[in-house]
Amino acid sequence: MIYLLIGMKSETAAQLGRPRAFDPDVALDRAMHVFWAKGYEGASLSNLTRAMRINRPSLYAAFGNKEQLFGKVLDRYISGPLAWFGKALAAPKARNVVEQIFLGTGQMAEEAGTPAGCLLVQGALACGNASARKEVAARRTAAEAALRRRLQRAKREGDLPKNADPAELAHYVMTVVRGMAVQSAGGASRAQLHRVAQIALRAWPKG
Amino acid sequence: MIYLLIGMKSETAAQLGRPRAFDPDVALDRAMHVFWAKGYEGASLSNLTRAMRINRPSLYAAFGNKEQLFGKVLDRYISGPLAWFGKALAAPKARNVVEQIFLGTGQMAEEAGTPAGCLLVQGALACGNASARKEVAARRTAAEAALRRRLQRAKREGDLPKNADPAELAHYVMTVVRGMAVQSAGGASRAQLHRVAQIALRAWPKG
DNA sequence: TTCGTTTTGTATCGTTTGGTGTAAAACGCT
DNA sequence: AGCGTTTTACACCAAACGATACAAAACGAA
Repeated sequence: MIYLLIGMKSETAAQLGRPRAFDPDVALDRAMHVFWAKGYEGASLSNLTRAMRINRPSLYAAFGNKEQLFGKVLDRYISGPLAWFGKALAAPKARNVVEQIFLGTGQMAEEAGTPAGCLLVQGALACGNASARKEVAARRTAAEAALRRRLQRAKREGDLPKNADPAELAHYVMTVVRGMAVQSAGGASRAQLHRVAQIALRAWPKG
Repeated sequence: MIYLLIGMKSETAAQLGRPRAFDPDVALDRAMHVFWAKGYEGASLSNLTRAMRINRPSLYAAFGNKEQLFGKVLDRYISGPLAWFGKALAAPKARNVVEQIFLGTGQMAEEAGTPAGCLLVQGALACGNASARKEVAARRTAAEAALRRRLQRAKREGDLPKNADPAELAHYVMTVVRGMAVQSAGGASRAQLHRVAQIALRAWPKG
């Protein structure tokens, strides 16, 4: 019961006790940058609290522990810096969907003030903490599943050739996207990623 | 002077003092698996020494420290599990080179007894230790440069269309390869990766 | 056997890790 | 003002981290 209330940003609920001196969403954004740049294990609690500008007990009271904080960060990452992905899925034609996904991936590389690469790739690809590893893997899987469903719909609508396999194409697109994330983390420029995307599109079935 | 002698497996050198009870190469292979599966920070010294079956002081005497051990592991990884890459570069035609690179990447996914994915991607993509991060990035860059040089040669030999850009193609191929490594770490099967490789090859310039 | 040298095993170093106990501070309510 | 409640700041915890000191053990040479 109490747990269900946590996180409800109810405007009407009367405030009880000393009010928070920080905005949880702002703190989450700051934590996101640390996890993004350093990975789950590379981000220490000292790193996190310093960046979030809160004390340890405040972090634990507001977000549970490091694992749970990471989970909330992943959610915020998907609904924030990765929100363009959902919009890309809404493009009219399958080819446009893929183009916008490649485009969005490339644009993330030039986003000022954010670490290069993708949190879902760098966060905990290889990690001693199995829970964190599974969390990012699950989110990567979910993204691919969403694209697959979109391409399956496209095929039903005659937007893809009959011999095209939506699942394989989705797997291919997400493979390129994740490769781009690795390249970006390694210092690849937006222009380089853009050229990669153009070449990758040549593999798209004609029709 | 003394430093130059370290690592020389001289058969003639007279042995001085108590002989090693372990094979450094075998120990490196065991350390490789730990770094490969858990990443640089996820691999603790206790994990490493347990897997290598040596004590801490033996590790430090033979390999310096954790960072230097990681560097030696990367070298051994490239000359071992990644040796197929160099052979692929020796294929007669540019298209064969790329085919073999994709094939090799896919085969690594089904290699029994080795972690899924690529050490150069999982080792320290995002990592609090900047040195480790740079080490893997440098090796990734070197691999891409080798492929680029091979494709440049191919173009000089008329093995690639005049409008093809070897650097862009190399960047594309390595992007797909690294994406495949991420997918593999996430549980993708050899068959799935093979289909991705087939689609990726459709982007290859005809000629 | 004794000496010089190197490795081995144990025990430990100081630091950092993720995580809390506690009391003062800051609010709404009466 | 005083009470109940929640957050804050400071201190601290046990455990794990990377890295060593030290003495016994195991060799070749003398």
